[in-house]
Amino acid sequence: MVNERALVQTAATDPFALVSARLEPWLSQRAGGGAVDPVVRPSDHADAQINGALPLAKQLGCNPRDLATEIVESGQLDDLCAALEVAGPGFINVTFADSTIDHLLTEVANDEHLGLHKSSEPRTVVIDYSAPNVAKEMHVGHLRSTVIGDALVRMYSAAGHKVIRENHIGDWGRPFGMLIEHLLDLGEEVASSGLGQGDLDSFYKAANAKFSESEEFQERSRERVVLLQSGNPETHVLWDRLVAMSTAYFNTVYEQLGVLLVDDDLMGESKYQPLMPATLERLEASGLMSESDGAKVVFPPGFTNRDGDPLPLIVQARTGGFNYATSDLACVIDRIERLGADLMLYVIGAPQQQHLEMVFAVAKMAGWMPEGVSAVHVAFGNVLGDDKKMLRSRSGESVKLVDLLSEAVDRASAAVEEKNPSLSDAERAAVAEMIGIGAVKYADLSTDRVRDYVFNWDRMLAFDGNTSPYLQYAHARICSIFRRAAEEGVSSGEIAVREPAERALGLHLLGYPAVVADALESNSPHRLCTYLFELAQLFTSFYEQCPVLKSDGDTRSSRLAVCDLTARTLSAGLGLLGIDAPEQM
RNA sequence: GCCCCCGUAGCUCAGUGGAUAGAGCAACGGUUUCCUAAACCGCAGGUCGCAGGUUCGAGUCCUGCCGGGGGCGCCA
Repeated sequence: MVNERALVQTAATDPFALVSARLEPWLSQRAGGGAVDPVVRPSDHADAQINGALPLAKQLGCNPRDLATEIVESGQLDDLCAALEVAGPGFINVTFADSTIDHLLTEVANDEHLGLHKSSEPRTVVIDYSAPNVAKEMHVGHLRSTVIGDALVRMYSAAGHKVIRENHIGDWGRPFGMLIEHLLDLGEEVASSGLGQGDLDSFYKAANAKFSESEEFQERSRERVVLLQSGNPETHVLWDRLVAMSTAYFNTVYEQLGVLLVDDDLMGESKYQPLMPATLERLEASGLMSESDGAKVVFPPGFTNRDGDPLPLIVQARTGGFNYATSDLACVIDRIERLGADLMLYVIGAPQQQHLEMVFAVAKMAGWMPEGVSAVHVAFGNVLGDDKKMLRSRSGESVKLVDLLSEAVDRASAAVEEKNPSLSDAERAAVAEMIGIGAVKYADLSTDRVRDYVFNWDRMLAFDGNTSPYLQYAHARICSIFRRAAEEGVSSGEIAVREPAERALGLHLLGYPAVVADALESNSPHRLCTYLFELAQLFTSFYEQCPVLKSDGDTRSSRLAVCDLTARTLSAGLGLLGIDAPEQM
């Protein structure tokens, strides 16, 4: 429980943490010293349940129900709780006093961060995500890395950490010989205008086709790679142009998608080229490097190939060229030694797992990744079509991200037009943008990232179920209440939750910081999604059962305050996911 | 052949070693002169892939199998 490396400060307003903190010293003393986790958990039978008596009784060799009774009778929780009762084999069911909930809610409502406080021990977190390839179209395959990475950036920042975004674009390597030659063949002007329109796919494919057809082109391409790598100025100008056209295009996609990536975050493979010889020298000096089939390799223990032989990480090919293992190692060094990273997240597809494990293992063996610095592969699964196979367009090609996003906005616009015709064209366009893009992002973020998920327009854009439109709608309804409240000149006041529905909503609101902590510990934005969905459900249930503006006096002002806090939590939570919450829809 | 990931309701998915495994969708039955019904309430739906093991307690941890996906030397 005590963890000085915790990513999120334990909230003083979290009733679960409060119970835990009260019980810990008492239990520890009862156990004769040593840390004891009270194991406070959500419960179906009460506001919370304490399970800690069972393992401790086992340890002390006493009866768990007796120990649970002892805990209850210790009086540690008396001022917080309305009821404490021992149940089953030794659980303690906790019912918080209404006054406890009121008090904590008031504190959270007065806090602009809703109880989510900046870490007192901020870490330097490098997050590697998106990583499209220069001269190639961004397709649905880049969606997950970009969206998940963006959410993590926002969450780590909110928790008070120093976040460094790194967009490791594919801007170097063998294909650039053919791309530059193709650019020259087309003439710079033509190519420039073609790429400017975002028609990157056909450019790349044309170059590729020429490469496989013409030996003369292959030869030129190979020579061009050599020129590029040797720093030939004329070649570099052309390369620069290709990269600039692509990154300008990426920026338009990022803007449409509403992610934080900007040019300053670009850190493509080319940036690590100058660092590779030194990386190799350091590996050499470490004594880890050996030679295998003419290539320079390192054998991290525990990895085997098809034949059961040790599997090498190849850091220099037989031909003398470096590859992505070398570049990834240089990258680790750069992030730790130049940027001062103590946590590195790689938001990269699951198939890269073994490669990354090997890179991390070698970096550790070489002493580049000391104690206290960690690298985490934030892996994710595929986006599937309704046929459960990789999502493809009708023609069987990968789906362009821009096409996907504009279809999302179109569909959202049609839905808004049908359901709220009173919005002006401009309002509708803005709202459709938030709903459409939000729906795509939420669909991606709301399931465990490591699994594949099925991409389905109707489901993600539905206004009910676990979707962003449902959450956005809950938020918009609250905003509507406040527009009306302003007209009527009423405002929120002191919080006092009484009805079961508002009490349940209030208790859930207090869990916001803890759920962000939970999501961060496992780099799992879907945990935040689940929380927000439950919040929206609890709100709509409250909204049905507890009249707000139609009540009066203290009840009305209290309910308005609960509404306000709910709206702020929904908006902030969606914000951490990179999703906007419109005030009307 | 070896390694990794996944397998939970008809469908899409949650589930921190804790009580009777939960939502949503679809289906069925209700609710609106009332703050956005784009909603809510109710009802039903399960051999948690299978078999062992550890544990006071296993969907969760361990082992083996079955099914699906992915990876396994010089592309990135």
